[in-house]
Amino acid sequence: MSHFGRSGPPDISDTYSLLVLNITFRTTADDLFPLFDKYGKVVDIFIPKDRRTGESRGFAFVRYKYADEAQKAVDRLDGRMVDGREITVQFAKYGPNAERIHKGRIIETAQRSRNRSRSRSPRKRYRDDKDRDYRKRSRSRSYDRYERDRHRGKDRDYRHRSRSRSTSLDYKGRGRARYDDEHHSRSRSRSVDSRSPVRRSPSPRKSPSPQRSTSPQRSTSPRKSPRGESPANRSRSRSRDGRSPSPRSVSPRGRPEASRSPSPRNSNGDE
DNA sequence: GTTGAGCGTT
Repeated sequence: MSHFGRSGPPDISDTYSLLVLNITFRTTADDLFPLFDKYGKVVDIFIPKDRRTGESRGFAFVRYKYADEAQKAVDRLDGRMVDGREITVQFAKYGPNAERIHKGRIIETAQRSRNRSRSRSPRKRYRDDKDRDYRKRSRSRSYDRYERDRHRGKDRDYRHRSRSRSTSLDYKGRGRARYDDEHHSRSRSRSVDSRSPVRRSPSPRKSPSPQRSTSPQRSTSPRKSPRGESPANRSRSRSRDGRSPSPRSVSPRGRPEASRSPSPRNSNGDE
């Protein structure tokens, strides 16, 4: 068994997960296996990798078969130099299912009156207090990056779909653009500068006036009758909906989600 | 090709 995590999680019911941090981005499970296996029976080693690039995130999970061995590994490997970097080995706090882990072992429901004296030595108990602070201090950078990236991807889509979007979103972009603009055209805003150092224009482009009724061209819009006069169309529609040709009265509660766009903004010819 | 504070997959 050289390659771990090839067939997913084997069985974490009787295994103790250790979290290995501070490992190099090039360290692989194969590199950690011999190190950890030396101190105990390693059941599985898993190194989270980036979905996009597939590179390791810089930490790994080592599952031991016995807690004592895991403890020993933590004590022995914690602070060890691996690949030129000092790795940090500690018991995993959270499980794959976001479950709490106690001393590396996932807390089971059968934790009621189990032999609590089974605890060996609360040597690493001093870490718990600090752990709280750690978690509170700041989330994980990796996580943020992950989410940010995902958002960014979506952003791109949104941008492609419609240039002008919500204000908050624009705000971010505007901030930078403004900065650049200022640098680029400083003299231009000279008069403005004199009046207001740094503030939004005195004339907010807020025109919520429902003027869209001025162009009734919408009614002449050549919209195809959703009725589906042609059999083919109807068949397709039915297939899509799957059950109700008239989605209007399909939901009793009728959540007005269909018209989830109370602010159609303006269809100005921006571009 | 990069970084670095942290918790996971078929």
